[in-house]
Amino acid sequence: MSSSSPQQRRGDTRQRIQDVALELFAEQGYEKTSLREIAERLGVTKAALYYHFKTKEEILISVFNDQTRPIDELIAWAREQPRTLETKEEILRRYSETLVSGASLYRFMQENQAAVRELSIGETVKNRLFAMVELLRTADSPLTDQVRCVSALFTLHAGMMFLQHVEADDPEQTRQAALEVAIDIIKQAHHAE
Amino acid sequence: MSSSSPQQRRGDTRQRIQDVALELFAEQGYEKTSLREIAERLGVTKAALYYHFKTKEEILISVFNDQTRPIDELIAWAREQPRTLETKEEILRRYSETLVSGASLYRFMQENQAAVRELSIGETVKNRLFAMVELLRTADSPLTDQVRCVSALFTLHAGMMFLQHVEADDPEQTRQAALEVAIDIIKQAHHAE
Amino acid sequence: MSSSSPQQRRGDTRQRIQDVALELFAEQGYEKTSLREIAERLGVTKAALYYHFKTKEEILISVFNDQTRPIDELIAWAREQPRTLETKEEILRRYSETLVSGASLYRFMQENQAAVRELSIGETVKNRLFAMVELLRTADSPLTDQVRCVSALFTLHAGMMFLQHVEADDPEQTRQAALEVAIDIIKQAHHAE
Amino acid sequence: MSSSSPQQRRGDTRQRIQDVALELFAEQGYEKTSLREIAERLGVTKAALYYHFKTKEEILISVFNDQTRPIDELIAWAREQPRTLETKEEILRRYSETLVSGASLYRFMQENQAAVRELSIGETVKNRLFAMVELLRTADSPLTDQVRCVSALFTLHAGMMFLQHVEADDPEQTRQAALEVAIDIIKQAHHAE
DNA sequence: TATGAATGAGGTTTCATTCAT
DNA sequence: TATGAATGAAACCTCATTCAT
Repeated sequence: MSSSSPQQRRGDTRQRIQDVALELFAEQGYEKTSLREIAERLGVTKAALYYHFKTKEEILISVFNDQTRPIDELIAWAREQPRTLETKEEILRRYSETLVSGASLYRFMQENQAAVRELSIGETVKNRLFAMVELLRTADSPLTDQVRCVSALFTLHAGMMFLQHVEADDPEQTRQAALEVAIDIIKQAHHAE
Repeated sequence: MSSSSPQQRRGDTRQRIQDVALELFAEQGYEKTSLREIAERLGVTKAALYYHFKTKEEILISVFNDQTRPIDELIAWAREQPRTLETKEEILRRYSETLVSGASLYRFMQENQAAVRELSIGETVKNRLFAMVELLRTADSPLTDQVRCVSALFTLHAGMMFLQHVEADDPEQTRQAALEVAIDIIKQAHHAE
Repeated sequence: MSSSSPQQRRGDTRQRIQDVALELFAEQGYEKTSLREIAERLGVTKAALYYHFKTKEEILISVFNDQTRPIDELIAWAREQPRTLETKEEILRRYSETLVSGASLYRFMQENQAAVRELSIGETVKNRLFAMVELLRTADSPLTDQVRCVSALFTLHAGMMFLQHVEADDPEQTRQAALEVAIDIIKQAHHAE
Repeated sequence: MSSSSPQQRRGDTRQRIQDVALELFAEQGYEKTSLREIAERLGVTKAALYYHFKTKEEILISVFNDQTRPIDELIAWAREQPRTLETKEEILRRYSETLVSGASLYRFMQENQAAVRELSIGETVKNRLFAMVELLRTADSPLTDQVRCVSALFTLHAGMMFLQHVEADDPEQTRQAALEVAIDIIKQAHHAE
């Protein structure tokens, strides 16, 4: 009743560009998606995109910044917690939830690492990954335990991908299973100390 | 010792194209790598590439087919073994070795999933992944155990990526650690039965 | 009087592309004419052509559609007339006039049948020719009379070609002569009934 | 039993190139047919074509020269005959037969006038057409009669094209009908004198 | 009598971007 | 807040042709 009439859409064009762009980026990849396509699917001109964003890259950057804020907040929060096992479990739990709410973007980043790496956000992505690892691992722990931390994170991501391709059953159930396994893995790392 | 003079190079151009192409694909991504670049780095004309390969995609396909043969052999072998825990461990061990020998290609596929998905090899990649999962998981096992199988595989891949980005220490050591963790994870899945 | 200064040309680029394209297509053939040539003769970039038309073929299609409308109208008109000799004569008369006003295009189609056949307009061209024949011939008439109908049409076309190559005298006079002969031929077909 | 084994084919490669080339030229047009296609259909290399012919154009020229000799002979013969109506009828008769035996080539020339015009044979083709017209028309005859001569020739050609597209009935029957009509037309021109 | 390998020129098409309106 | 028109660069690919073997 309120969202799709042309008049009501006034002012939310910027948002709609972001939505459609992410949709296409995730569907076809960043390089394969042209501004023409985005504009066409929106029913506007390419030039209109340039009114709202300075470059193609900036569209992605803006989506990225909007949608990854929760991760930054998670990292900030985690840095103030004690490094207990409970904290680590909570980190994984929150991260898992975040992955769901920004599923398209994370799927996009997973599948377009090469493209993202060349972009200005590449560095940020890498830093954030390292920050996450840093929060999960215990300094001076053996190499296998460090691997376990990364493994736990990747397990959550892997859960999402199974969700994409298998698409059987309840996605939420898959996520819970992945979370359970990830916590299990990190427990191993913690016990070892 | 004698390989780079123009005369000596006769006859191995096809191979050299494959090498340089993979190098660049892995470095910059598939879409971002142009045939001009490949040709220039080789010191030949674009047209020369087209003498040896019908399309850009075919270059990738040929590299892919050459380098993933070990995986096919591994799968074939595994299908004839009993589904014991020992077999599964051996699968992971061999898979881990394969990942090392074809490191560039696997890194490429990891980072260019979006591009690969659209290509004709996309289907093959997906099938192979499912085949691997099928060999590791036990039918009718609980969802968490199925996730563990995928997790074990991704752990090996994650090991490689750490190898890329951290690039500290001995890569071989990192691989061993990842393998150890992966085997550990799969053991959990097996015990549960 | 005022038409060729760059400022004044605004807005008629599409038309100018069509004009120049037809000019070159007729001069050199469809395949031999490159978009570079068209663009150069117009003083714009190749990309500008693609702003106005999706493909090279579409340029031809648009010219074709614009210039053959009279033929469609002629066919539509003829279908509502009684099949008398007078009607047939009138058809030839009008067709002859049409050939003159769209001379470049018809010359082009005559000389580039092979190219046109492969294009999407090929079918349309064929259908139109058959429709014309259908309007001129009498059902169940002997084979020779059917040939005469085609012959009459081709005579008009032949008139145009003589006009091109001989280009002596008054073209209009040649056209009149061709028309006279064509009508004569069709009369033979009609008398025979 | 004798023609297709690789051994027997020795020595007739040149001829086979001509055959396949004409086949493809007629099918797809001169410009659209590449030497690669010709070579592939023959099962030889492009370079092999260059052993037998200096250029692509020369392949066409050689086919043209071989197959249009009858026309030259016809013209030579006709020039020594008296300019009676009987002679003209005989010319048309012989021309009609020639069109059949060289059908592919004449179809090709009809459909590729634009391409042929740019080639070195273009001039020859035009000269031969004018020579034919010269033999049929009577000097100082009225314009309509001159048109009739061209019309008669085009009628024979038109007969061939109907043969292509309608492809119903007996082609030979169509040819006879076209010949009959053509003779009829030329008779008109003659009577008028 | 052919082939394998390569080239240089050029083809059509697409892209991100700009700017006057 | 957008559009219409255009550009420059570059993409993938094909072609006729050459030449050493």
